Amino acid sequence: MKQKITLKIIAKEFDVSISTVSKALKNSNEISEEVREKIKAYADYYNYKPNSLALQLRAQKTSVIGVIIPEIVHHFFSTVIDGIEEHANKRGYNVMVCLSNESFEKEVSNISVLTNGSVDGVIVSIARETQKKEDYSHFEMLLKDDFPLVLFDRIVDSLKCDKVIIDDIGGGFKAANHLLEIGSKRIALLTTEDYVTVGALRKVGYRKAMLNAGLEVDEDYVFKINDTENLYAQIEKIFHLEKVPDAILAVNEIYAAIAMKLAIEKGYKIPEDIAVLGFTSGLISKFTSPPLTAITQHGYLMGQQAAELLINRIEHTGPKEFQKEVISTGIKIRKSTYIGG
Amino acid sequence: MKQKITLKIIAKEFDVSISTVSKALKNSNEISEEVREKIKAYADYYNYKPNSLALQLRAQKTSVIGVIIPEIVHHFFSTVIDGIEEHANKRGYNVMVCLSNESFEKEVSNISVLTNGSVDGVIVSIARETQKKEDYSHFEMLLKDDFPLVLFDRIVDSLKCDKVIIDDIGGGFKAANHLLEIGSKRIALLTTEDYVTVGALRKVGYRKAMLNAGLEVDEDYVFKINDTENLYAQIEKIFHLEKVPDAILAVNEIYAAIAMKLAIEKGYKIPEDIAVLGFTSGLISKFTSPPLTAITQHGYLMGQQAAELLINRIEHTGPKEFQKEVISTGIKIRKSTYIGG
DNA sequence: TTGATCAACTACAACGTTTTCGTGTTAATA
DNA sequence: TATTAACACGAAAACGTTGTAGTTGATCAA
Repeated sequence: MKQKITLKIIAKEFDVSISTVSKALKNSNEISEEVREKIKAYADYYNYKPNSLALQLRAQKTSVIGVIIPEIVHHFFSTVIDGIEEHANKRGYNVMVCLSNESFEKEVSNISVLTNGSVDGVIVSIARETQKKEDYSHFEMLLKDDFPLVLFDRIVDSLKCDKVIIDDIGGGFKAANHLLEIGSKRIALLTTEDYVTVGALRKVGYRKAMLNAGLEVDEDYVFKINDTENLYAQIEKIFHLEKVPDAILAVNEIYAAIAMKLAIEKGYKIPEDIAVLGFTSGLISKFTSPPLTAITQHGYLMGQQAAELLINRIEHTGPKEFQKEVISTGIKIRKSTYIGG
Repeated sequence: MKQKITLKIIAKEFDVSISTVSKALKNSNEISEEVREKIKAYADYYNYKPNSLALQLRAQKTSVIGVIIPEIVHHFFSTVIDGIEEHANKRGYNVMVCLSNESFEKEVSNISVLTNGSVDGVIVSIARETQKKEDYSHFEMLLKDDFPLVLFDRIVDSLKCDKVIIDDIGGGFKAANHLLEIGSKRIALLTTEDYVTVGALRKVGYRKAMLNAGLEVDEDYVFKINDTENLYAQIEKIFHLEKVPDAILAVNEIYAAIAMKLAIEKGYKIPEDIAVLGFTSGLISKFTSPPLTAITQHGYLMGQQAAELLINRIEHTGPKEFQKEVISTGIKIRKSTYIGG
């Protein structure tokens, strides 16, 4: 790459001092109109732009926020990033994205790289492996120095920082309730393993709705899916139950789509024999047949909120106490649970 | 945030010079073991990390690469980012993501922000609006200064830089050929408007396959979809043709899914009456019923290649002439075109 | 005793910018 | 004529780091 043009180079060109050039470009009236104009013309011609590293170093501020997410090829996370980017941009910040790939080690290293001065704050959704390990010392280190940190979606309560979460309990409740309302009696739950908080919380909501309706939760109807093994084989077990359920509540889109596919293959009618409901994380629900009813998560909003909390923290606008924002879910009713009309 | 610890602070603590601290932390044997150890212990205790801005300013290198994409909530683009991130990371770079949201103005501003010294190079997929406008001056400015730039997917031939593209002509050809092989005679093409190069190129491949098979391309069977208007209404026109096609080739997943859905609603059997084929950009194809045959695009590979070209350019490894890498497509045959067996 | 060698440090420039505090010249005022 | 004010510019520090080029004081050989 060609040598970038700097104040020094311009200064030498006109045989003036660096200060003069700096001031001229800032239209300071300390500099005579004549000098000002010729410097500006020259700078313009050579497309001078102040070096941002120098500015950042001087200002002790990068106007960049770091984001660490488990994966990016994922509808929910990319939607959140979109929201973060939108808000960040509006407030003059750029976004640096790092992926943990669900790995503890990579998360730690990302944190370390980002917090050496290259960003003003970070937004994180914690990696699976970290949640499993329950080792949050890398975050604690940051918080000890009051480094601006916002957790979203996959959070941990013990960390004293701002947080944004989806109302997963409410979502689970809403989902189960909808199934109960359309007359389902035996609702199978397709959830994740316990350490995945999202799945666990949705189960709490499911249980709440069941108890609320005077029904017991039969643990035989709860399937904890291991994401690293064959999903079809695990989900197929639903149909081995003595009494096959009349509804399936899946905590994500993929589980729901697979369950529905298997049900159809086995000759069940959707939704007449079995109603199926998932949580959206992409476009799948819309295009299955029948289309899937789904709890919708407002990722974009979540991203905006997270960015807002972070930037408020960085700029010391907003309240001093740590916030915990809860984003409520919606429900998009489609044919997979819609009987009648 | 608390004051970050610097060499200066440590130097003051032990009443030595900044250089001494710097050298001690680098284990230089210019410094006595005694001093070295106490400084290292102190730095370690207070979790000293060299300020990366200072390092970058000094080294005139950020080890960050900028990426500008039209949108991020998009399976293909997020996959590419994944690939970029992987390769970049392997070579010690971080990734800064900016979104153009298909807007010319935002693309220009992103370029401007990124190239003021905050990244060592950029990878770009050009915004729709820019393609429509055909104004590439912001890229030309960069190239004039030999700024490292790699274009991917949505490229423009006149710009002298490294490029990575999907073999869209080959993909279109492969797609049409597959349909011809299973016996389709009247293949409708669902494509984009002409200025979207991806759609245009796939059409070229489609045409090539048709001519190759001795068939003429009937423009009545070519539907140019406008993404900003109602997709269902536009796609539905296929079924108004005098002779309804026996196959539909859609240049993306959504068009294919919608076309298939409409066909089924109208009572056509898939694939017996109409075979449907798309280009994947997500998980939809896998979960429709029947699942959609699709041309697969290796976005991850594309990202890796783009990152490799860029970093080679930055580090002056690799050839001096600009490269144009072509990523070939695959085909995933599923039930929507699979007759027999 | 002189000079050299060596260990263990320090000073300083450089990266590019902004900004405060000079400083010299000219013109106006008392 | 002496003082002051306005004007137009420059010097230098600061942000945090690294590396080269000194600078001490001590030890040692001749």
